[in-house]
Amino acid sequence: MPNNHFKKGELYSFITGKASTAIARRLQKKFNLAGLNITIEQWSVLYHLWKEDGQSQQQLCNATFRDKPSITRLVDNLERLNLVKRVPSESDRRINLIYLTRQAQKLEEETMQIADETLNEALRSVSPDRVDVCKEVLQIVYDNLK
Amino acid sequence: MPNNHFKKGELYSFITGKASTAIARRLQKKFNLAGLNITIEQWSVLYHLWKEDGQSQQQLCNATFRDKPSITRLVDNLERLNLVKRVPSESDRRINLIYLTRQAQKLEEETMQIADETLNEALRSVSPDRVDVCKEVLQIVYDNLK
DNA sequence: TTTGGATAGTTGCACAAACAACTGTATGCC
DNA sequence: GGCATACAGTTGTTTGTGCAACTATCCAAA
Repeated sequence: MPNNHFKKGELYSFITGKASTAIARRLQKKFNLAGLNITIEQWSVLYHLWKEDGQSQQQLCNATFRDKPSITRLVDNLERLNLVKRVPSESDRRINLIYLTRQAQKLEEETMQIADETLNEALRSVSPDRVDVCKEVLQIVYDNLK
Repeated sequence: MPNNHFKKGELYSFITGKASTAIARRLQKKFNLAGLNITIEQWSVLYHLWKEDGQSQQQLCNATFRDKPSITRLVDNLERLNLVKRVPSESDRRINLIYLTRQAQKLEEETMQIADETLNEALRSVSPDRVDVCKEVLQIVYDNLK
């Protein structure tokens, strides 16, 4: 097992996630400019519902790496914006299934395109294989700690 | 200039910063276990003051990549915890210089060791050169967007 | 069949972040 | 000197996060 002892000075950026903060800010700005009245966090919930509609809040917790109260409130706000709807599960009355509204379905294409564009700006002048290494390392970090 | 068009499915982790979230949570947990009553965000301010004491709030904004209101409130909370002290600048009365208290100076060694330990756990089984690539890519992303 | 433990979701609290609007101070230009 | 402008910091509002405590429901074992 290699020695990964961290040199001082490299600590900070990794822990604070400056890069992902910068990406999220840029994306939020682009949403605002496009007149899209949603937050990045709300978008991240929609993102998983676009992949699979009708997930339970608990499933959304796992998918988005958030705790239950966070999802409760994000779903509250998304429901207030008429983007999702809580539907009680027939088979298990503890569970809410979260469904996209027509209005939210219409947001998918535009927001995904903006997200794509944002990542292209972020990764400008980085070679694809270096992006791959970065992605793999971050995945391992996540797996090591989750 | 290479085409960095992002494949779908890679989007999510980059934007949400799951890895840095995981690191921050683990670090916070370790602080709590050690009986250290500070947040990661507060620690990140102290981190820069340990490097250079007596910075203005604006300098801390730049160093920590936060806006002015965020720093105002972090300094508020750090001052309430008796970890820093606002000292009006003699030469420019708009400026507060932020100084560490004796108590905060004592936290440096212990918290840096915990942070080191956390990063070693995070990067377990990642070779140093892959860590370097990852770090460089994240730096470029930050520079591209900041 | 009851009961105890697990699971799904909600609520309260403290802390943090982003934005806009504001106060007070400095500075450069006429 | 006086004024416009820029800069440092604060405050209010909305949103999100993490933890702990709570309710309701499910399920399995005695």
